[in-house]
Amino acid sequence: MPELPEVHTTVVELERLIVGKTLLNVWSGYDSPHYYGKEQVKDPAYFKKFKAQILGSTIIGTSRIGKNVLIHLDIGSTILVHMKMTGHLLFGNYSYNKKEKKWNAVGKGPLKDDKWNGFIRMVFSFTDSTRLALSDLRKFAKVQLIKTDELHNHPELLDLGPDPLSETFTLSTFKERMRSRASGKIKQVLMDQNLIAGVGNIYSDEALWLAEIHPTTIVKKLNDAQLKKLFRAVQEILKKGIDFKGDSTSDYRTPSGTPGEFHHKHQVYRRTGEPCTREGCTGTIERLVIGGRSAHFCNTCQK
DNA sequence: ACTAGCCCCTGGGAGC
DNA sequence: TGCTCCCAGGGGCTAG
Repeated sequence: MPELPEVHTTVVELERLIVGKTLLNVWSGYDSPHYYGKEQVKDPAYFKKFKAQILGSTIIGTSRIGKNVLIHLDIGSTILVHMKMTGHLLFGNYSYNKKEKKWNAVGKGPLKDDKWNGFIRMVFSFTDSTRLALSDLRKFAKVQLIKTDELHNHPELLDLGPDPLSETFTLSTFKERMRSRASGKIKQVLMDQNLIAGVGNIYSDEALWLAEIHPTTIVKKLNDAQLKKLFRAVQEILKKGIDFKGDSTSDYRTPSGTPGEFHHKHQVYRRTGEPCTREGCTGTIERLVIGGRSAHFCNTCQK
């Protein structure tokens, strides 16, 4: 599932692939009758306006805020894509098969006959015949158009916490943010996007293992040394995620269609029942549900 | 102001 | 083989 490293990898690749391209058309296959909030392309009336506004515009850059992908246009507007659980952006030469009502990639490469082509929900077509597709099996993704100069006041982005990999993100900021939810369980607090933006289920499990902290530990019981260790663990694990181009446990692919490799590096996530890999530790990885989400941890070295 | 729990969605896997 | 049930989960929303 796309967390900070997956979104980062996507944005870095998109910058190289789509900047300078002009939008010729946009297609939406979202047909969900239910969605939260009207202001997104799943609403047919919104999509109609969205399409009218962006056609003919040129992409001038891409960036990221938390887990949100931002595609900036030369008309002073930005396309915001939150990929949620199963969304991922793919770039290639796609063509629509009217008979099968499905998109597929033309030519050789990892996108040809890709399993995820069957779940393409949106396609942005450029004037040079290349396309950017949004594959989204569970249809949780959210796409909106926002005035670029109003980005930081946009409700989706306004309350987001600082980016854990930004230069201005310091240990004191981290401690302050964590302790603002002193009575919360650290696992949940770490994943609260309004405190820090970008950490999700996989990377929080891995960071807590690295810092040797049990996921249900109440924040106020963590001392300065533990929070310092966790701060470093969060940054280290996110950087490692980026180095391996993300985690493809679930549906995530890079825009060129290749999977990330971080899921081969898991110490705890989805390793329930397996032995802990920490040197000298004889513990076993256990799974626990915390706030409706699964947490994986070593029953011995994480305290 | 908080938080627990439901909901959106669909494929994959387990159990019968 | 085929049916049913459960699970994965980000985050918005509501009820308490």
